[in-house]
Amino acid sequence: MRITTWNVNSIRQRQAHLLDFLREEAPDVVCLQELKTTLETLPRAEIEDAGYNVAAVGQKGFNGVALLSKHPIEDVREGLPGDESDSQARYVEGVIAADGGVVRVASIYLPNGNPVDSEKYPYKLAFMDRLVAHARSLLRLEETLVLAGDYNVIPEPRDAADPAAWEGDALYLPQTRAKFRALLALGLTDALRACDDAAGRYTFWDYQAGAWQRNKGIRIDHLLLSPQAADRLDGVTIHKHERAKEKPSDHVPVTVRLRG
DNA sequence: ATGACTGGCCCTGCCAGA
Repeated sequence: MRITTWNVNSIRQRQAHLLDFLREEAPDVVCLQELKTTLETLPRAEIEDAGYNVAAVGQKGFNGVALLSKHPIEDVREGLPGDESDSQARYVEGVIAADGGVVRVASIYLPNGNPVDSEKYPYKLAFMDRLVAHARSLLRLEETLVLAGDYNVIPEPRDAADPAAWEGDALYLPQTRAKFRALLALGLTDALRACDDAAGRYTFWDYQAGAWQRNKGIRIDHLLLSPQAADRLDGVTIHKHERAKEKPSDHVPVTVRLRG
């Protein structure tokens, strides 16, 4: 089975690219981030016509996450536990019974956190703490689990074309990277790194400063696997060509393939 | 060398993103 994560940077602006992707790649599950809309204006009928069920959390203008699945989505959780006052649409999780067995999948839009001297950085760190706690409880279920999304974390120097340029940035601060390592220390596997040690495996190129043309990218979109999912890991694809299209998202889709 | 974009919204400059 194949599971894709993609920050689309407005699902309405990216509707044609998304539908093309669903038709051409036809993954079992797609985790979307940055819908930038409420559910009223989500192109739900078009997605359903492409053969996908939808579970989504919307927000006017910002954030927004979705799970698209060829198979029914059950046990949907909207929002990350641990802070009832957090109304930002950044987390949706569901259980999907596919041909190859049952898998629990989350679509995560982790806060950016810049500027770091504002309230936004503590919010990012608190969100990461809540994600660690929730992942810990999910891992106790011993399920095939995929925590996919835009983590807004550059894990290591090899994950940036110009690491020095990111020093002091919320995506790359030592505290940010340490909390990402805390996720891995729970027993989660970074799917791309389990398959490929190379530098230069980017998933995001800024719209500004010719970042795409100069390949000044970063790797911030990740698929973290439970041990039961990692046992079935069969490969990861970064759909880099999406960034070369007209009116692209600044992020490209990343797909993990699990055996069975 | 420097600066460079895109999207949504209070519809028009401003906030947010990374």
